[in-house]
Amino acid sequence: MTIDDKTEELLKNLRAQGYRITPQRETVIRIFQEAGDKHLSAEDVYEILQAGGEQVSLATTYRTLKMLVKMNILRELDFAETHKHYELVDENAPPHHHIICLNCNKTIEFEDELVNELGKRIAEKYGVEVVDMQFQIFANCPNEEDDENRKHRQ
Amino acid sequence: MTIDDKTEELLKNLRAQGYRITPQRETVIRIFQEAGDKHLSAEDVYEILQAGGEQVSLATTYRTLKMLVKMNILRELDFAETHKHYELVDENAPPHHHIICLNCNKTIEFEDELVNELGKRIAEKYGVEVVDMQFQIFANCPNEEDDENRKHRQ
DNA sequence: CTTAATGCAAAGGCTTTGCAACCCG
DNA sequence: CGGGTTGCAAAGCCTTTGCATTAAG
Repeated sequence: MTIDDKTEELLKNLRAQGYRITPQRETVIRIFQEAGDKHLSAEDVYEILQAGGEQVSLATTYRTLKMLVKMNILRELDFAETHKHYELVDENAPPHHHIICLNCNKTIEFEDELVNELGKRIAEKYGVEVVDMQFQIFANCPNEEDDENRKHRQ
Repeated sequence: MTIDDKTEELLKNLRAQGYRITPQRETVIRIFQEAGDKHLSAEDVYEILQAGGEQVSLATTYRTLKMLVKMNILRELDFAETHKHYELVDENAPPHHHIICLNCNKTIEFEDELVNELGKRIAEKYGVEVVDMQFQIFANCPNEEDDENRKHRQ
């Protein structure tokens, strides 16, 4: 399916749930489509909007992100930083997980069927219904130490 | 080892690293010792302090928490809420993980050797050195739905 | 038309910080 | 004593919200 098809589909979905389709919403969704598997913060999205000369306010950016999360189009990620990140939900894809480097703040995304399997089994054991799962490995990668970003250890 | 012994040990550690031991710091550390395996937010700690008639300002509470995290005495937890939680680090204990209920906001803590093993293996595969890991399962528990707290779905 | 959505600026929640007073070692 | 530590209040950062205006359906 092309990006355009996907965007079309998501927009239809919005309409079906009683939301209005505005150019602002179209633009934000498109940004995530084009971002591939990158995670963007609200500020990231806003900067991309501005760089592209789009007319979307910060407030609307936040409101749109929140709505898209509620609709299960975006998923909210939490990396122990001061702000959240967002990425497109892919219903067909299994949950994926992250290695977060405490030196350089880069994240490595990975999938692992065993982790997912284990998560399901654990949830079952505790009698809860899984909505999402995230395995976060905080680590130091072998990259050069980046003084600028040593915020986790100072 | 008793709680008093542990506190004593941690305080010695502080001193050894050039930090001063103040009544405020003693009190905060003690609160975590007595909290067992509960995770407290900065606000939680501050409330406990006030309830106990202790003289510790909010600013000092935050500063102390930050220092204790830097010293690896506390560990910072992130549950996709608006604020962080803290708990005592236990060097000898394996990392533990959390099920977070999206209905009632309760967390279930669990340990799982397989998860830890898997995490180590994954880190190895990516050539990074593990500092910490957290497996978070977001789920709905079978408790009654609590309207007051349905903040993740409104 | 009707009502949701937007933009703006102000407010909010949580956390950090500047500075003078304080007190640990 | 000297410099780390505290308390207070102000500032900061990210996010949300009230309200008048605009625009989707």
